[in-house]
Amino acid sequence: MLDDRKLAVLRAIVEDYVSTNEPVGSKALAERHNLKVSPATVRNDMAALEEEGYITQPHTSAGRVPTDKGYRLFVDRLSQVKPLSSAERRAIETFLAGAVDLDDVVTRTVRLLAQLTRQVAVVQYPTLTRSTVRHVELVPLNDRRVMLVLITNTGRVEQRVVELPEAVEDARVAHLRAVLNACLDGCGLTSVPDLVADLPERLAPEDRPAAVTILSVLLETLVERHDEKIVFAGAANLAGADFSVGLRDVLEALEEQVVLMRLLGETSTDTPSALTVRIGSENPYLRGTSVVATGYGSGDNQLARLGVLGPTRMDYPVTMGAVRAVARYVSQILAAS
Amino acid sequence: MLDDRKLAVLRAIVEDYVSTNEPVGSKALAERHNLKVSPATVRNDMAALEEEGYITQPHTSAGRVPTDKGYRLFVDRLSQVKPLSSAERRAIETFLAGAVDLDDVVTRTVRLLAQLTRQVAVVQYPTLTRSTVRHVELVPLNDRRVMLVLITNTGRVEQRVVELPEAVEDARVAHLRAVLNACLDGCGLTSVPDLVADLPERLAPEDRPAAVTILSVLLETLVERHDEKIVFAGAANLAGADFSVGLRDVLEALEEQVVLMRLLGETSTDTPSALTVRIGSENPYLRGTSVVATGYGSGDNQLARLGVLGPTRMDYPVTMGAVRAVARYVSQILAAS
DNA sequence: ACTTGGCACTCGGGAACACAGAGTGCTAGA
DNA sequence: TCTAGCACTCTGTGTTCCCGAGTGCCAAGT
Repeated sequence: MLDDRKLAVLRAIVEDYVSTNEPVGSKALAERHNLKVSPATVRNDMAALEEEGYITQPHTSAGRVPTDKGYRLFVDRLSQVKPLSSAERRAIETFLAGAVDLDDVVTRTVRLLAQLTRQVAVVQYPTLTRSTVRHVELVPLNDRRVMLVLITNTGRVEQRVVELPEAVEDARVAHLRAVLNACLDGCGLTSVPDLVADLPERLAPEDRPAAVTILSVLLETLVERHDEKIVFAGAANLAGADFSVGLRDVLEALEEQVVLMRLLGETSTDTPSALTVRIGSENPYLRGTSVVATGYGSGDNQLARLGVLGPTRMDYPVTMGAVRAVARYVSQILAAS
Repeated sequence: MLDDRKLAVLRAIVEDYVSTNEPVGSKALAERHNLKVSPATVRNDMAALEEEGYITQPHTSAGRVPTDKGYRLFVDRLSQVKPLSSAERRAIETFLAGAVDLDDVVTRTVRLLAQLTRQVAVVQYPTLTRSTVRHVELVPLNDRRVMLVLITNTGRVEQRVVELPEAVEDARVAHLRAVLNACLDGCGLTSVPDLVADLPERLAPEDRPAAVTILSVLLETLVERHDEKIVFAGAANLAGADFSVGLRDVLEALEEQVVLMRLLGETSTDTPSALTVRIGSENPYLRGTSVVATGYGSGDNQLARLGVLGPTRMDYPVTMGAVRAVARYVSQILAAS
């Protein structure tokens, strides 16, 4: 049904439309890409492609524009991820290398990705799931209040103020801290609930109320912050682009963690570093936009996702190349720290 | 030069223009606000106001629109800050009360303010300047690397990974930690540099290289993070509004910490809780936008600034009321924690 | 001295219209 | 199966025209 030439025509249409933002006609197509056939022949092929739903025409007498299905075929079979220039690679490396802590790594990454792709970049903070407890700190603020600080081996720090049910002396707080650390140090975060389950019973009765309160906050922290936090950058790049959905909707989605989470999607468990591309209406949460995302993290320790969001009419090969490259570099940085 | 009626006309023009977004003519004006004078009289007043530069007309035959100078007069002399409804107050209180830590307070505040004003809200993190050291923690990551965690009485936590010049045993790290805490606990952050200046000399020679490295990172953290971090929310509210400056420029400014910092402006030292209003061209960094901001923080402890950014054509009384109310509530929350 | 009604003037924006140009589909011929 | 030619259909643009809102000014009224 679709011979090689028809595919070549589709590819040419996508490329031209992406670069010019104007419906592409048979004549211009036959000229610019040396297809060695006449415009009339191209027209026939276009008619066939339209019949199959890969392209469409905005009005009766205009050129053709790819449909979501057309972009899909283009991404799957007609294009290959474009690697970055060596200058870009170096820029990435030096830019990311200057990061001082996890926050900084994430901030730099999201900005870098936005600048590189000229789209909106979205980065999820590395999940706690696979990380392990490095240290638990309890700092007395006053006799009814302590600050709980949880430090993980990925460099992440979570803090919470805990209101105690009764006054507790500093010495007993220190004792609790020692017990907690003895119990949890080096353990995976996912196993924390099991490990602390019977902890109160092993304590002196007078320590139990405080311990229970603190532990419940600790568990809450683990659950609530669990792969919740997502940041974005490059909203300014939305100014030029036109989405079929309103600009307002896109901006609203960007500020909703939950929506962003869904946009980035799930990491496929078997091939975590594979690029996910969702095109236009394939994307159930924000039609009219495309998302290119991938998992990142060190080694077999898949931690989180990052990607970019842009209009359906985007340069997929370049965007995919940038996303893949950034994901690799940031994984590398994380592994080293 | 400007009698009471002319001022009333100016006020009416501002109010009408803000609510309708259309140049307001003499006839509609005389009708809607019962000025008890004829349109012709109003026209004369308008001519005078235009002469003085308070209003202008987009085209020869259109109504009048306030100039920046007109808005300025309106804000300074013709309007009064509109208090929030009691329902809004309750909403603020309950929304802010649920915050679990400083991060959460700031995030909730900025979202609340955006929603309340339907503008872009901007909140600066409370400065470290006036806070005191609650605890310093050193966590060995491996023998050449420790994590430095600084906890302040405002609930803020700063962390940094420190690369040591030589391998250091855990016991010596613990010793350093004890020394640091003994030296710094409860001290104001601004006095930290003085307090640690001669610290290395008081240590055993073999501890000095590590101590120097750690201290330099500590000082760096204090300087760099010093009132740097600013967050915003409500970018979606930009979608409808029209600025004389491009939407792109506004979005770019929002992602530039430095620009945001300047937009929020300085807190006047004598009356820190005063509302700052910068209108249109008064604002040197982003013409065509207005900023309503104020300082916030507990008691005499002025900590940081918050505010909103919107088009020059905004409802100043309402916006100012919301900014003032939110600043008060968040100050209250911070004082209590 | 201010206010008011009347009046001529200006200009923006919408409707109606024509037109050129790009692009298409179809058909007949190579 | 490809190509050339041709008639057709649109959109976008430029032009013209006209309506109406709004103004400024002047002369009369209070």
